[in-house]
Amino acid sequence: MLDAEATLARLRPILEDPSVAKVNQNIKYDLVVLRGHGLRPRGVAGDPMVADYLLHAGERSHSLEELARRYLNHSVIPITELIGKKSRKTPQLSMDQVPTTRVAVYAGEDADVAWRLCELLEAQLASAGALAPQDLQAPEALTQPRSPLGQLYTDVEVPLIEVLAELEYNGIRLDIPLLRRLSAEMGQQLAAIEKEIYDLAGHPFNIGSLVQLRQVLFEEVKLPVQGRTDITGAASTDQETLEKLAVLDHPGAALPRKILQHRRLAKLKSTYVDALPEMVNPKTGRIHTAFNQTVTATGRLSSSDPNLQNIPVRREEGQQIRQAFVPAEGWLLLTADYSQIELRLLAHFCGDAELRRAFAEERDIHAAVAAQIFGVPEDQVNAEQRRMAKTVHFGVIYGISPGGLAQRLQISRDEAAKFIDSYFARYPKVQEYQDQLLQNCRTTGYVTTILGRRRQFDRDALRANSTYQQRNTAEREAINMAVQGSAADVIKLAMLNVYRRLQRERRQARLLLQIHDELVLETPPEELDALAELVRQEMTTPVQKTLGLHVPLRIDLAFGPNWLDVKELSSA
DNA sequence: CATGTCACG
DNA sequence: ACGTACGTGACATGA
Repeated sequence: MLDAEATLARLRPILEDPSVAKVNQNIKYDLVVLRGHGLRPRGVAGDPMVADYLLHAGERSHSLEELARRYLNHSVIPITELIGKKSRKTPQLSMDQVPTTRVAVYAGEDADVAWRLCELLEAQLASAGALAPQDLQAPEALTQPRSPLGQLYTDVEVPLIEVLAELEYNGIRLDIPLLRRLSAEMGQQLAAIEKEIYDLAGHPFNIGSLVQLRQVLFEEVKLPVQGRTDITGAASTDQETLEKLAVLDHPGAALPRKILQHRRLAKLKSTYVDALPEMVNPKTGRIHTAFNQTVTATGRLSSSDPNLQNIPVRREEGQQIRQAFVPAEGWLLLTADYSQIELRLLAHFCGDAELRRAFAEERDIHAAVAAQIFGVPEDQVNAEQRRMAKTVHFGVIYGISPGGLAQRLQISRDEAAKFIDSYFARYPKVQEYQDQLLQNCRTTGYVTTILGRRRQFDRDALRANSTYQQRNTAEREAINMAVQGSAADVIKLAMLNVYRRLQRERRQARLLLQIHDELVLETPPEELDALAELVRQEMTTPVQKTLGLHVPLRIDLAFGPNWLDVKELSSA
């Protein structure tokens, strides 16, 4: 085995020299590992995994094995050949347990394949899409990819790798004693609810077993089946179903209510309260998620191991979990989230004057739209009307259907259809924009975001020769891609801006999390005001300018001693 | 490993 | 006549 210290000492001058360009498959991983050994590599110049993601997001795997097979017609040495397969008998080895001579062969191939793939895929990015004439004349066009996708790669995704590595390395601190107390408390509550459920059912059973639960609810207690599951067609027992059962005039209607409570609590306990403390890194005392850059079809990031993008917030029971996310000792958390980012992008894209004005004047957009579609003055919109307008908006962003809206609003299909009609009648530009987008997609086969990110569609699925359902699904995906993907572009630019300013100003503050339209940072209290101003600035004006947005961007800033108890700082 | 469910934006 | 909104990841169960 190589001596770690001597090896790192030899590599350091190369790795930390920004003029020596580095590429590798999933290079973010290398950055995080090396950072853990006190190295901060510079000069990250490419990653074939990221390049292939921009070319084929959501279509296929971007693993080295797949890329090598597909583009180089080469089978790479399987990692299992060195470290073995996962089995009960022989545990998988770690790389340092493998003889250096064998590792060298594997590593050499790994580096060679990654390098060749990077050249190949970057060339594809550079030639993807039409090149504007001025780009062809630019001298750097010969060496630098200047197509929209090439620019997205060079200017956004590649620089972002370092930022994501930083977030992963930083991690976030967790209040473990709080979670332990919560776990005990929830355990007791669960035991109590369990007992009530067994009494109501007449016997004990495994509440987490869907088979047993169906047996109890629909065969023993004889509650009416409300719906069936997608794949196997078994009687559904999901939240919506249980809520319907709970309000029935039936002797067994008390049971679903209790099941619902039990489910909710059991979910929180197993997924968060008990799981998170186990994932705290003993060396750092913090929890280090992975921010995946090449997973989603739309350009969003995802978070895993653990997922920190789905920490509870909506219900009261879940909020205590947020409280356990805390800053470094003596520091504060700062959160910054975009207000209505997807709707603002919709307004930008469709160019509707009314929508754009509502945002420009910082009006309550849901109330403004409710006023329009219900034909009442904006200050006389009631809570119900506003709620409906909000739901319609979600529908517009997701690709609305009368059936879907009807279900969400608990109204009839016809009524839902009328709402949609009156929305599009008031905002004809939205409909024109969506129709145009679909027409483009049918012609080109893809939808692009504001930064030129693409999602490919099956052209046949969007045409008449597909089933009704295939077509509708594809149309909704296409419509949603433009806004969801562009919102992902926006926050990626914002992350780069914030990260660079933090470095330039040598701030102690650290970026910790990204949750699609929100950034979470930690800072010493004395830097809070300066940080808030920095973040507000970097997330709004320059991003708006870069993208040429016709609507203003707005963020809400808040700070506090944990992720739940944050109080509003200012907004702009 | 598939299924159903549910946490988030 | 359409089982009915977009995008994720993790858990428990039961093969």
